[in-house]
Amino acid sequence: MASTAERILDSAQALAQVRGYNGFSYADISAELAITKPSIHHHFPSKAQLAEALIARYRERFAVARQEVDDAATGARERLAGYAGLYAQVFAEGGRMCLCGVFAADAASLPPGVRRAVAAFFDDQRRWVAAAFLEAGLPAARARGAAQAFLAALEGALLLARAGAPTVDDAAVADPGEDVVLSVAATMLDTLL
Amino acid sequence: MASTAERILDSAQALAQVRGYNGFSYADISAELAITKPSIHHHFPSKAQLAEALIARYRERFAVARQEVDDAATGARERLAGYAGLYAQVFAEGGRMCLCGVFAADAASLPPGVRRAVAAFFDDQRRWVAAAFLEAGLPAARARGAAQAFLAALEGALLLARAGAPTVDDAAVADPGEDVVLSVAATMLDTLL
DNA sequence: GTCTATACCAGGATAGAC
DNA sequence: GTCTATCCTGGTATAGAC
Repeated sequence: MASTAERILDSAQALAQVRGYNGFSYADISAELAITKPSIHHHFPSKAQLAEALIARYRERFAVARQEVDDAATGARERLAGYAGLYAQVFAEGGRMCLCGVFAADAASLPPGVRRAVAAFFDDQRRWVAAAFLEAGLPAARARGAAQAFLAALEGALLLARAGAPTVDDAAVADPGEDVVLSVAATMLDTLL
Repeated sequence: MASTAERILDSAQALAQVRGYNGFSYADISAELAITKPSIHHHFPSKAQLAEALIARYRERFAVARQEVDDAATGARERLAGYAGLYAQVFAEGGRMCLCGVFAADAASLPPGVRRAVAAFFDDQRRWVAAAFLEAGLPAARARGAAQAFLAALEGALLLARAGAPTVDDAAVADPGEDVVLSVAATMLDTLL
């Protein structure tokens, strides 16, 4: 059974990933968990602190998932394909966007600490992806460029998948969002490597 | 001299592109233009209608700029490079994100009409970019995939540029955001074509 | 077309009892 | 650690005068 703090983080993350930083509130979490707003404030005194905790956990979990990809993969290409799969999984879970991707979109309205945490997350990702391209045999300068483009394409693919996601009006149409992410990733790897 | 409605749109667009849909209000626009909130409601009765007008104008202007790129370019590669330049220009103007890109991030908190307008914008872009890749000699299926990846990379590059933008703390550091967009675009064109 | 005044609700946060 | 009650602010929107 998850602790209250963890259940709050779970709810807040799901909300943030589909509605953005300014699109969710303590009241939303309160309604989802059948807990009052002051109880949430007890665990996370301010929304900024909640968001920072959200990013810290997200970043750690992402690092763990990356490591699992590393352990399972035999070569650099497989590592990168597995990494892209993590993004596809994010979308598959309720049409979510990368937590730091949504936050980056609202950057100018973020508390400073949250913005810094977002920047740190992307630095972390850039480093990992660049190392993978380096392992794949690309020269250092090109590996950095490829990493930037690969990351941008994955974040952008999530954005496009979101934009094209079915509305209530045409819910009958199959959601192609996950395919968008995977096909963009495949295109990137086919051309970059 | 621009009409009041246009000045409202200018202000709202600038705010939306850096703060997101839920990050700006009639009060913000009111403060910027020295006009009262009810006056804004007179021109745009609801925020949803304001946002739809914003997207309609943005989409038209983007189409005009694309056409100018078309007229100036001699080949498909130049067309696509010029198109990418439009995205770099967006960021250059105050570290803005693509209007529809920010809106897509907050998709689940958008009024239905706004969400549809965002989706239509991206369909429009996808068509134009795919046509350019087709002109460049790519087979139809690959042109669609390349267009999707190219668009995703451009939107994602804006997102990453935003995330890495200097905060108040390190404003002395030169802002590399525009370079991010242009270098990602160059990487994409070098590899896709 | 712009204003003053105002209604109404929601968001973030606190005090203090249990 | 959770609750009730409450505060203040700001966001969206309307009525009605000028």
